Amino acid sequence: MQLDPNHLLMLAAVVDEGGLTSGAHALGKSQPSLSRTLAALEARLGQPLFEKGRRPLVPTELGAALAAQGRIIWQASGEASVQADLYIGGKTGAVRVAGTPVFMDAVIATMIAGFQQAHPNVRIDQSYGYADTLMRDVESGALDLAICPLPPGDLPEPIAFEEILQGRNVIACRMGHPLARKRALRLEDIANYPWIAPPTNSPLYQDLRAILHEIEVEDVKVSFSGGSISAVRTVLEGSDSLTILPYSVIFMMRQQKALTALDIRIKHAPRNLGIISPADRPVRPAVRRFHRHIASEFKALARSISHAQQNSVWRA
Amino acid sequence: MQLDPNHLLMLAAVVDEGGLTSGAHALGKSQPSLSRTLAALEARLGQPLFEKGRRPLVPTELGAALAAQGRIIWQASGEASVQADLYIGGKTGAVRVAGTPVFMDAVIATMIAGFQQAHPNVRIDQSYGYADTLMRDVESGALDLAICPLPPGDLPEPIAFEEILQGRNVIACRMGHPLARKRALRLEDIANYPWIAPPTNSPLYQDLRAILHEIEVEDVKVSFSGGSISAVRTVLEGSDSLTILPYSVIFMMRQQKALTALDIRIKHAPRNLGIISPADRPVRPAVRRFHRHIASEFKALARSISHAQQNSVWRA
DNA sequence: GGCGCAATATAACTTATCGCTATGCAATTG
DNA sequence: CAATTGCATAGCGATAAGTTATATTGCGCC
Repeated sequence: MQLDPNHLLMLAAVVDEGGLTSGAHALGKSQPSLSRTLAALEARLGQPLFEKGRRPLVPTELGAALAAQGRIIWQASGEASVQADLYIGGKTGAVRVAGTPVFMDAVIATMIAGFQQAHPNVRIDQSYGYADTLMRDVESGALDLAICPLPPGDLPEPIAFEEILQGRNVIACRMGHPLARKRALRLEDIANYPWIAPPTNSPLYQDLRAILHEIEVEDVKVSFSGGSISAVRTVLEGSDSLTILPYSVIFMMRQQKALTALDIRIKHAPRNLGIISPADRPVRPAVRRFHRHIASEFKALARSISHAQQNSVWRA
Repeated sequence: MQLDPNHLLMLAAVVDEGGLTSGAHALGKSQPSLSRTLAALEARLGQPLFEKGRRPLVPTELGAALAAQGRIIWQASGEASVQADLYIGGKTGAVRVAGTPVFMDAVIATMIAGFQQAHPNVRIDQSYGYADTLMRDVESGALDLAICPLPPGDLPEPIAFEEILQGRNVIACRMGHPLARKRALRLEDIANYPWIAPPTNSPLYQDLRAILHEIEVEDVKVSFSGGSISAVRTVLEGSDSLTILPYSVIFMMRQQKALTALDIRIKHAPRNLGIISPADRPVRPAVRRFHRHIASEFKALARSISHAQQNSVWRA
């Protein structure tokens, strides 16, 4: 005997609410609707679901047994509603995000932490990559979002790029570094210190090569390479090494007063940090919510940076 | 967001079967039906349930989450079907049956055992009573069936009485009882032995009084009273006591060769054992099935008794 | 790259069922 | 016994779910 889940659900509502009228109210339907549906169900079964001629409606054995299943259906249906609402509201689901290692670790991770605080049921699947692979993965749908620096006006078809922070790389060193005190630094000064090389496929590495090319130094002392931002930072702090880092990374670490940037503007290809997202694909709510979170956090960061710069100008 | 359990069930079928076509087949519907319903569901949710443009249909996060609930609904629905079929087939449910103590314990209990063997999921709620309360309870719906002896033609309105065995009471004693060997017994002979009195409200007690009245013995030695059939049997076996019992009870115990009946026909009000059931009320399948079982067992018993009697005549 | 197969989406239509309001009737309560 | 409450029934309109026929699309194979 094939039974409609909806009928079982109605039965459960009537049994649990103790009457057709209240059951109908609980389901947001009219009483005659339930009455007829249950009557039809009884006819199909050939057996009464309720004891006949009793006013506080009491289910028969069969009625009780089927109501038990209806209750399960009711619950599952409600759970599905909750799940759907959470998902649509971006309160649940997964976000696959990737970015350049240094940014992800030094900047985005903090923002992810804040997001997780507010939305613990959204799963963040993070990975690392550089512009080309990131764009490919976003395009193929393997990634929802990517965060990386891109030169302006370099946008393949189905990709959206939301610029979020001016890209400015600086030369980083420890707080008490000899060069940190000097004013009027010249590029030649920096050739005397050991360098920490960024990953060879990173934009930072290209910028480093550009600097060295500018000061016509071909072979520089590379004291360390291949480390993550965490390792780089540790080495920087414990030595007089120099390296090239996005200014925002230095800025994010300003609380710890461990690293600083040399007061020298280095030239590099214009590249702005931004969020890569698919332009055509419909985005999942959790992704949209995460996207907005990152964007707003970056806006705050940008404000914070420009504020700090004004202060430093003011001081000087 | 309110979701139709049926839609969730369809989703689950499609996800689990791995496609619309096979899912439709599993549900006994057509493929376009599923396609349109799921499309409508996606429209309602504003989110895709399946990854777009992939042929081995793969659910999205949301699709998978909702399918999980749909799976629960599917299961519950199937379970309800099974329950309904079992109930309608009389394979499950409860039967409330009562009868006179002696019959219930000595005759019906054996039949119940056989029924339980075949239908372990039918619950038998047994109780004891005499004709008047039994009929009242059957009439009120507190009992489904009652088994007791009734005088012919004594049927209140909404009661059906199916005669099942000729009522014949006999004087019972242990197998080696002095009177058991004697031929041509006279009623006077029995006055010398102690008697076990049946419950005072039982028909047996009335029959005992009738016998004593016939042989004009007013005060008989009552050695034991108030016991169940089990106790009565034990006392009978261990003494020369006599008592009055339905012949069928003696017959049921014939295998144990412990009790026998005196070869003397005693007069008593004509009473036939039968099954009392409500005539107007629709009976539950399990009750109908139990009723049939008891009726057929009694038919077999009646055949067995008449066969045994023929044999004993033949021997004599 | 193009062709063919298989599976899904769409269209057009029919029907059943579900929802409503209005009202009759039965059971419980004072 | 009357009044109230709650269930059953009737009639009707709309939605949605089912059907078949057909267009489209994704995928594997040559």
